[in-house]
Amino acid sequence: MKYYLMKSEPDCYSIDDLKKDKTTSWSGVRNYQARNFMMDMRKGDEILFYHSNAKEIGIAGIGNISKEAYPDHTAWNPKDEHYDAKIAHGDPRWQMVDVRFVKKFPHVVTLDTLKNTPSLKNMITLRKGNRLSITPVTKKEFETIVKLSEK
DNA sequence: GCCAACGTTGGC
DNA sequence: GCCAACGTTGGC
Repeated sequence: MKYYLMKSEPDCYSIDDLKKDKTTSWSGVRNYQARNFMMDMRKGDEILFYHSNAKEIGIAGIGNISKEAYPDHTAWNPKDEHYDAKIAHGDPRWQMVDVRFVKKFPHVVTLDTLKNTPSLKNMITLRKGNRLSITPVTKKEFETIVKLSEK
């Protein structure tokens, strides 16, 4: 079992949307590093759902991987916001996974809290200038954040 | 809305 | 292969 953090702008897609939908396909990732992490994901791996560019920035809940990486067809659709004109139709360069809702935290574990928790200081997403939308987290980091959400 | 930090692109 | 220019991300 592995653990990841996935960022989403709640104006675009929030933990409440995931709760309502039950599962969603994580399409639109156009960054090679983030894609590679998705390709490492296995069914059942757990993810921290992070709200970026939000009124309340931080981790809003938990999901898990319900379907492993498969081609992101939105890259081939000229009408899609994440259309990639540089690849051929059918090119499986960009991939997505399906994420299932697990729980919404009773309160957001804010970025401020994350920064002020010494055992989380190595989290990739907290490093200066990091913009990766998908990053691995350790089991310990995952469990620490779950505990913070219960406080 | 600003801007620092980063990834990508393309000319050479 | 270098690197300047550009576009994007995301916190503030």
